[in-house]
Amino acid sequence: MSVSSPCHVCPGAAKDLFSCLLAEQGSRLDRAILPHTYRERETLFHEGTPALAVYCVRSGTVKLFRRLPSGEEVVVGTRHAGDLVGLRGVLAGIPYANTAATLDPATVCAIPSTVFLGLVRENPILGFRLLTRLAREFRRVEDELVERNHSRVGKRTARFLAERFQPQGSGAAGPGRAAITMNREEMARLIGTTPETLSRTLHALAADGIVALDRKGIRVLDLPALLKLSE
Amino acid sequence: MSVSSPCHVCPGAAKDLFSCLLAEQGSRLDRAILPHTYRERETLFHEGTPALAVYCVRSGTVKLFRRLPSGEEVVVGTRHAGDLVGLRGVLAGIPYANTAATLDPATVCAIPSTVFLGLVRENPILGFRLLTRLAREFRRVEDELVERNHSRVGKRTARFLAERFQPQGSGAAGPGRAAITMNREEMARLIGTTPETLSRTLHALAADGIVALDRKGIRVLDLPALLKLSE
DNA sequence: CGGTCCATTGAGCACCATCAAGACTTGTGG
DNA sequence: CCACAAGTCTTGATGGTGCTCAATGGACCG
Repeated sequence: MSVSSPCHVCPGAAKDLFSCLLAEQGSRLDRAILPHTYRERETLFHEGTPALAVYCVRSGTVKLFRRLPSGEEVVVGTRHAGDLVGLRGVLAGIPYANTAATLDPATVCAIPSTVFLGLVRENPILGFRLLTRLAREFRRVEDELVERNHSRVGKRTARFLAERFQPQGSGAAGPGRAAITMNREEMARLIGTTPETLSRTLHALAADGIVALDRKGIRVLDLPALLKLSE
Repeated sequence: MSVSSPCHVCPGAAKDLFSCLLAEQGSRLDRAILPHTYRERETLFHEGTPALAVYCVRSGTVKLFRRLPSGEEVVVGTRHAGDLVGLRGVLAGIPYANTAATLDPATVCAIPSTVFLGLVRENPILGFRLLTRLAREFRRVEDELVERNHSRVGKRTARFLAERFQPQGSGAAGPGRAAITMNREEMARLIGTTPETLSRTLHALAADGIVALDRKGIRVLDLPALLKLSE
């Protein structure tokens, strides 16, 4: 009846999530998972396939997207350390709606759906925490829906950049911040536009002295201006 | 320890949802709720206000939307008999993200968040069912996100019309189906466009003999064609 | 018969995707 | 170390979609 700490090496939110498991449950979880480190651009699962596991991100970034009949890739969101991926499909008992792929090298634990669902059924606190998580994530996607429909590309781009320069410790957050190194196409898809339009948008920002584009990536020079554009 | 059937007059999914409550829990729920019938275009709650209740739709249609700083109204979805409204805010303990308003006369029960959360914490089965529900709804909103971004207005309009003519019993579903009576502006917002563009789109459909526009509303003449446009 | 509300229709335009060409970068092999 | 090739980024030109603004046309109502 004591409370164990499974997934104890997992950083961030996942630790909070599973801290409610009983010792036996925790060790069952630990026995069932196998952390795996993916390289950049590897696929965790494909849309339309049965939801056999919930993936718990330990480090790195996972991109969720769909492939349209036209072949176009639509990015729905990204997940980071402490986030769960594939939760919805497993809970609802339906195939994954999205394809999940790493954006950078990432370490991820796969939790088999049978084990996961068993724990959820047994442990009401876990269930409640998942409800809260799902609710928050839901909210984020809904925000994204409104955003994509009613913000111009310039605004979304500014927001995208600002998001990546804000979270760092405020002390060192000088203008010389290290930068986005992904290529234009990837970045464009995350924002929901095309490489060409993104290029123009970035160069417009550069012309205003808000960002600097050197060949190693993008540096933000004027964060306040960027935030202003994000409003 | 016997299983009661609270909210027993409630049609559809809500009945399934609460059928897992114990007798005491069911009567606690019954004592806490007060069904109320709203007129058309009444507001249940406003975005940004604390989430004090979950609303259970007994009949009618509830529209969820946000008001942008520009004053523009963005519709995020609609909810019908058996659906819950405001669930996310209550579960996550955050203010409502949307405003909820009736589209037509609707009967809705307000479940105080304290009572609702108490039941969820006590009853794991209820919690699990909510997880499933939330997961499914989440999925729908994500579909909508992709849809809004990558379908033309014509397609979305066709889908909107088709949805309202399909669900009826297949037997009587002849071409003479009764019609949409809401005004253009409301309809345009539900589809995510403007009244002008919607008017043009509808008249294009009428020119192709797919719908008929008389002043009492819209009738679908060629459902197969409409479904084809929805793909 | 005016007045009001809504639907319709027209004209113009903003935004952004697309297509296409050129510049630059990087990698490879001689 | 250079030359060439492939990939990426940039820049230009063009067009489509749908929003905005504005005017017109009915329908309904007093």
